[in-house]
Amino acid sequence: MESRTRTADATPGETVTVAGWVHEIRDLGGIAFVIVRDNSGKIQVKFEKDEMDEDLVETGLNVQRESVVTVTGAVEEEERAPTGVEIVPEEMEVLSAADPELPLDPSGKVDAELPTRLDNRTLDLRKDEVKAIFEIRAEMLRSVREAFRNLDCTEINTPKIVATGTEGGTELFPITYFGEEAFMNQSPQLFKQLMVGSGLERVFEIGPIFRAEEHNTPRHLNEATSIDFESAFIDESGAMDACEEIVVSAYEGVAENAQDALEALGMEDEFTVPERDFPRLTYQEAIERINATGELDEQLVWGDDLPTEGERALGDDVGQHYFITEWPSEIKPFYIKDNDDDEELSTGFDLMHPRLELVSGGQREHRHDHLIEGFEQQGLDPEAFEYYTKMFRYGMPPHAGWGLGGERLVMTMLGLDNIREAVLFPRDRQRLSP
RNA sequence: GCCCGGGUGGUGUAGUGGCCCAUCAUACAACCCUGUCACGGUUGUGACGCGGGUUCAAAUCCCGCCUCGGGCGCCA
Repeated sequence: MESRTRTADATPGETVTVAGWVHEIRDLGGIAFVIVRDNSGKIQVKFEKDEMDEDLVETGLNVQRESVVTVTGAVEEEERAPTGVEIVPEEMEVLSAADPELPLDPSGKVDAELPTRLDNRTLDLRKDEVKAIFEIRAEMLRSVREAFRNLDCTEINTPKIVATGTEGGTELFPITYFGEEAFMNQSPQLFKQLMVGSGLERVFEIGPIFRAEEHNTPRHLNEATSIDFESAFIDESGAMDACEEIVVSAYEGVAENAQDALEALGMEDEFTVPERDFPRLTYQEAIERINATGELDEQLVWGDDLPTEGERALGDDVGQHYFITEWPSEIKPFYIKDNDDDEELSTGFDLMHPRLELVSGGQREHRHDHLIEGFEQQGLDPEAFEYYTKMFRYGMPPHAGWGLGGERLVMTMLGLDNIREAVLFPRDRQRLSP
């Protein structure tokens, strides 16, 4: 098995051993074909019943689909074979027989619904178009890491078991930590801020976040992957520049290095890298444009959060990625700094894909006294966050950053209808296993 | 959290009170077929989420439960 040849590498003239899954069996009578699939592709194995060893034919044609087998034989050029080559077997071994009743059909002749697919994710991922999503996700992560390094960021890892939430209370998963109350981390927000006050100055983290919201939508997860950025000595405008750079790099990486996966999804032609210089609309402009579309029954007024329907109307209107800036301070969290000239306005921004919010960020409040005030205004007890606020007394530089939803990036990039498609084993309101 | 809509063989479906011993595809089993590439053909196997109710008669109507999906809110 160590010396197995990947099916894609089988060259006519060689004798090879391939290993993989039985994708399909086609018995035409005197001749039969077994298609073996591995990660690299598929190859046809030919069985000519009258001319071959009986035991070999018996093994080859009685195997169940999706069983794991090895086949040893000569590779021959054959234009009638699907890939132009086929194997004439000398030996075949069944390493792991599959049950004949499969919970879904990996060859894709019959569709399965998403819950069925997620319950049987291992089999689901044997389909090229499903596997391709995760190849693209991996390439997205790789190119994002590389882009962060090019921006002089240091990759960090912060705790996922924490004593307090980012914004206080209710939407956290409580756990018991040696008899003490603790929570699963909702965001690395406070920790990454502490790091810009450290000697690292500019950091990024790619890691899980946990939210106990009982939402049931195609765009929310209870465990998601957050791509976070935070840097000292930049303002919200600099943070938006970095955000644009990372998002564009993610697309560029996929376009350059994941062509096969895009083809498996039938997207090789339509996949395009977003144009740089994403428009930056102020919140005020955003609500005016939404109101002007006439899509909403009620006009939005200053201070309203943008309803989903409004986001979509604006997304259709703008037609590309765009930022919304200068949100009202009152609907942004305490760690977002207010605008110096108008404290009704915040430095918070969101990056929107036409159909979905991708990023939330802003310049942070780095002044200790303002920070404590902010806690109090939001009804939070600064004492509970002392580990955080304390460090603002020992030299905290002005800083800004953002968090990007990793699954949402994959989802919007590939036009997936459901965010669960972008996670191997999604955690949602109804699903804790597998 | 609020509001909708579903659950029929292994998978995906048709079927709004008897006419349909539940349709079709795929899978599985058996047989036929020497070049398939969604191979083809014949025959067969296999299901109405659970519990209760209405009715001469329930997959179909009503109630409860379980379970799944969607919309909104909130967010990434």
